[in-house]
Amino acid sequence: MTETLNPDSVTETSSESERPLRADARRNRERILEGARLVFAESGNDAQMDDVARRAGVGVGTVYRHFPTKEALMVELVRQKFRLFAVTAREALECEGEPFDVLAELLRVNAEVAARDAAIQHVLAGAGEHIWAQAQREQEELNALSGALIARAQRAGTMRPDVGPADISMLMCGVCATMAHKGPGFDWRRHLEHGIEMLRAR
Amino acid sequence: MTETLNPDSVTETSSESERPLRADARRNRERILEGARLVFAESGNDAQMDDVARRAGVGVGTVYRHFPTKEALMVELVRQKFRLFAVTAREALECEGEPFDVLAELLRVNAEVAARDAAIQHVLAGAGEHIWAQAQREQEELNALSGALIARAQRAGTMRPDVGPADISMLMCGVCATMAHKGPGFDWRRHLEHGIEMLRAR
Amino acid sequence: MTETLNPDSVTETSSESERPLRADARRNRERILEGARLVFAESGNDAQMDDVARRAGVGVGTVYRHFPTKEALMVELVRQKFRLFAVTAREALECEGEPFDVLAELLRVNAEVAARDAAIQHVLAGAGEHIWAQAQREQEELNALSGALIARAQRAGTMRPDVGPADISMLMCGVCATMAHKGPGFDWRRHLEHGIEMLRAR
Amino acid sequence: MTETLNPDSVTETSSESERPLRADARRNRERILEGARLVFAESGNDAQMDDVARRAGVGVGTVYRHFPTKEALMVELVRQKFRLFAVTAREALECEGEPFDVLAELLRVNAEVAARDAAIQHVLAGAGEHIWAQAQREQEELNALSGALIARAQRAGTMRPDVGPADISMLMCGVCATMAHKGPGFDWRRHLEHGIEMLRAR
DNA sequence: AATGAATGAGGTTTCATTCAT
DNA sequence: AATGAATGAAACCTCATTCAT
Repeated sequence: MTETLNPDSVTETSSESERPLRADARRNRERILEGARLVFAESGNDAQMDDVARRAGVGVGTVYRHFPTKEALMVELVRQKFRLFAVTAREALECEGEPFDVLAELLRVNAEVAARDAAIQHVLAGAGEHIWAQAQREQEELNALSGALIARAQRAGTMRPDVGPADISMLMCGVCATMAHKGPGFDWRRHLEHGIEMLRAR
Repeated sequence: MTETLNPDSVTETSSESERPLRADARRNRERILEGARLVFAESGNDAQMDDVARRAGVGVGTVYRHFPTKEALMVELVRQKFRLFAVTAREALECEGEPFDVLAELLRVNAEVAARDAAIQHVLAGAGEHIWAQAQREQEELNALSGALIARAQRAGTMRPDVGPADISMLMCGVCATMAHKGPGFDWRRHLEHGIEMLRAR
Repeated sequence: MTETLNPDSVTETSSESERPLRADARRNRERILEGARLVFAESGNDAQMDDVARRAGVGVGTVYRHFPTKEALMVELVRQKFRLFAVTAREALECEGEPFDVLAELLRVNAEVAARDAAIQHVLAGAGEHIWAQAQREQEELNALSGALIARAQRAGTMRPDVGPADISMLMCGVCATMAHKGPGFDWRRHLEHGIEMLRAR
Repeated sequence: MTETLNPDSVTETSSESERPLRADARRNRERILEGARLVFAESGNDAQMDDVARRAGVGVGTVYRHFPTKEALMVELVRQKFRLFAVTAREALECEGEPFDVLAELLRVNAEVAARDAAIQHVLAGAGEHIWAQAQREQEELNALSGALIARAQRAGTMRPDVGPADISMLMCGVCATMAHKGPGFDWRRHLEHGIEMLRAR
């Protein structure tokens, strides 16, 4: 299943687009987001707007033309990530494998994505509640998909009947938190597997 | 058991201090740590040294006399928290209840402590690796106690035989991460209970 | 000869600059250096970056955009002064007068320049070795010119054969030191003349 | 002659003593001055009052009891140095050697003293005019002695007839300025010898 | 529309001096 | 009289944001 999921293909800019940006403006927006992705993934919240601009190959002014605020830029980044998770989830919904295994694999894939992005880790791991709160719509959508996957697995009897989408979210938050630590014995993949087992019906 | 554990009584300031501080200096040190606790608990890493000073009712200079750096202050805060966890763990080791239950209760108590302190949440949830790394000794001590509690429960056959101290640490990190989120359905206590169940032998 | 030397005309900003600054940026750079010149000339090393900014009519940030550090700014100031000295020296090399007299006049002119700048006095007079060390290239260039002038005068038989560029530098350092003092009888021009006589062949 | 001069023996505290200090207070004053001597000699004006106190083995408060200000302390240090120079000069006046040589040797000895003391270098080299100005009386005394030595040498015909005490002071200032520099070819002893030659009658 | 120079509030830290013990 | 802890006014520097070109 993994190979059917292409985590980096989803940009899906401005679903609520006010007006169709000019071609070059649209291209710039993409470059900014791409630069921001790289910079924030490296440095998390400490990333600087100037670095984003440099990485995007534009001036800071241009960044601010597209995103009024550093926070707004981060929010968009997080939203995109959630949308990406949603895409993966949607693909999972269409998988015909054993429902629980499909869900488990989905979590693994999405965790790998998060593991490469310090920004999402920070947000999921609790810093930046502010940001998190502004991606509500995307979270809800993801939760809906999550709920569908859960329900299916529960119907199949392979998933504990008392878990819900929030449990998945909390699990992923927890896994993201362990990603940042280099301590001895720390291994977020192991942590994730334990979490997955916890979801399984006994 | 819970009531035997008094999580807020352990300050244990500078056990390795060079010489006994003057009475008033010691009192100030406590006030600074108390102020820092409050301010950092509120604002996490964004807390400002001036605020710490104001909250403690002293001048900034005094804060810097006691802690050479903002980071040093946070480190001390985190160390204290770990020491506090250790104290609770030591008490747990002396409890005669069912070993697994004792450990589970310990986790609950310590989580409650963390729930009241944004600073420790931030550090445990992954921001501030730097800080985390400087509390190594305290972590090791805590891990040792953790290991003893685990071993006892495993001998009793009520705990999964393949878990180790790092699993506990990761669990707590994860729980701390969920504490920061107010999202619907988010409930770190529930998350913790799931984690605890995961540790139990089946 | 004196009148052919125009000591204040040489700014020669950043000959090794990467790319040509925008017109306004270049103007600001000049204003900052001008402000710095004034402020440092007044207060020496105690001058404050905020004052430099105010004097230049720009924000501190702008000062820091052009010079990453207070020290870097001072270094540039000193370098410019050395470059200015070098320009004067180069002009002197082209003078056809009696070689020793030409050199002597050069020293007088350069000393007059230094007399109007407390910053260069401080550096030459020994404070700010750090700064001094970072203007090595400029010093070497100046020394080379110095050496040429000395050699010419020595060939003419009007200069002591055992003096070298370092003796000139030391003399100028000494003269700068006397500039700062207002004591009775203190007269750096007299001091300089004595130094010049010392260089003359008998 | 050199060996008859013991540069470090002169403390001569508070010639204008208001009241006779208690024995222990007097001892403390000495210790403070001794500490200050060391610390300022090492770090010049950057030395910190806390360091002075630590070096003296007393609390900062005690330092401030004896000297109301950091500047006052430096002034006293400079005064002492001038008094020391004066003592050496007085001894020189009693030397029966060739008057010019005696004076020359005096300058060498005093320069060696200055070479070991960054504080006096700073003051003589032009930083700290403020300090310098407050040691007027001591300077005048030194100048008087200087004048006597000069007059004697001039009568002997071995010293230029047009030099005065200020020329000596300026020379010493200049030599102090060169002491701070480590540049290639810089050698304050050579500079001093040139200065001495300049004073000699031809 | 894009650029990047300019801005300046704000953050951490230092250190001469004061004052309670 | 001595101590050294406390003070807090600066100082330097950063970086999100604005604005002239």
